[in-house]
Amino acid sequence: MVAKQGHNSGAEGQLRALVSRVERIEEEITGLNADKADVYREARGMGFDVKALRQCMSERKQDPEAFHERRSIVDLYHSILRGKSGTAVATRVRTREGGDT
Amino acid sequence: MVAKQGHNSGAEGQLRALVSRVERIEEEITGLNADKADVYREARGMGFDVKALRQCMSERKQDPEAFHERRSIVDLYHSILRGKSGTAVATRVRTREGGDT
Amino acid sequence: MVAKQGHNSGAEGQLRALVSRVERIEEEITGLNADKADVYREARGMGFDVKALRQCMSERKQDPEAFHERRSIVDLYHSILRGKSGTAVATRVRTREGGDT
Amino acid sequence: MVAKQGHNSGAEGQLRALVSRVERIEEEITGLNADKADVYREARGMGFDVKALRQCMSERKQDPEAFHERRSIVDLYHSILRGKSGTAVATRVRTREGGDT
DNA sequence: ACAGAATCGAAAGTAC
DNA sequence: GTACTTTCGATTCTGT
Repeated sequence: MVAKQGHNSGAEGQLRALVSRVERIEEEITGLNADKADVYREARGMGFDVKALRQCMSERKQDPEAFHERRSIVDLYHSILRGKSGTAVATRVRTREGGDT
Repeated sequence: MVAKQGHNSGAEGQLRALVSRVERIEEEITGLNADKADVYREARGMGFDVKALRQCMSERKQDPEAFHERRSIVDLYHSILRGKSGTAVATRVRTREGGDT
Repeated sequence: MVAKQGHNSGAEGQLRALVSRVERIEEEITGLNADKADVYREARGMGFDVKALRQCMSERKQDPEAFHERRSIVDLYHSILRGKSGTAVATRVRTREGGDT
Repeated sequence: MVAKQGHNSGAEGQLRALVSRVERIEEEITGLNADKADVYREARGMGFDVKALRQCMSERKQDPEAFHERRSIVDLYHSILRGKSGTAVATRVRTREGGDT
């Protein structure tokens, strides 16, 4: 127990400080999100496909190796579900190796 | 080992079955969400405050005891942040009991 | 004014009915989500790559044409950002057709 | 080279600029979120109830008037659903004034 | 270290 | 068409 009854104002000051810090941070984040929205709005105004742009950027965040690995598995699943499963393709339906990262 | 080259079709069938099940489930969920939206639309049409209603229902999901406990802590924090902290109130600023779950 | 003072109990009954209906629906949804989680758990247990599976299923929800369209734009953006933009590729950087959807 | 078919090499530069700006913004946001998480971690370390704290802060974002209005309606709904509706309470079950937003 | 929970960001649908 | 609300997926953190 940090403070006796009637005198843990220290905790109150801490609470206020904590809240101030978080609110400050959240304001900044809000502003940045607004900036981001502006950029996307500009992009749309320039004729870019914003949704594709987002997808592109999210793919850029993954390292390329993992991305291609994932992509090939997804395509394999697609081919199976389309009923096109050949024998070659079938050899690695099961990932069996740590699977997802 | 059931499958080697050219014969783990079992895995393929399993994949298809899995996907079917999930897609079926998601269809049902979609339908139920539509139903829910309908009910809220009705509620609004009857003059209810839908936002308050949602909040009310979400509070009902918490067990009442935990809800009141949480509520009193939240109100305590409010009073401190408003600068109204009396000494009485201050006695339990710190939760000190495992805190949140 | 829908109801006289002290006599809009009808509204109360309506409120209860509305809440019951929504809660019923939400229970069902919760159950179905649990089922879905179970299926994915099974899938993982069978050695499938759940993340790839999710991606595959979400792609299946889009119609194939739009999907390939989107995919090609994304790839175009990738190629530009990698600095590989040739003139051929550059010809359709801008979507310029009201975009999709 | 600058101008040929389509002459939209400019579009490529624009795309890169757009992407840079967004990626820069997202880095900053990521950093700020990390800061926020740190603050909450501190708060927890000091014995505060982080979940209550979050709720408190989210309530602070609403203007107090609207908050109390909302709160009273929510409580009214609670009382009705608990079956405690007296006639006094019942007088304003229906909001009837555009209500939310 | 893995399963689970919770929080956060993105996307879709809807209301105005 | 814009803005908002809700829903979904993904990531992160905690507990075992």
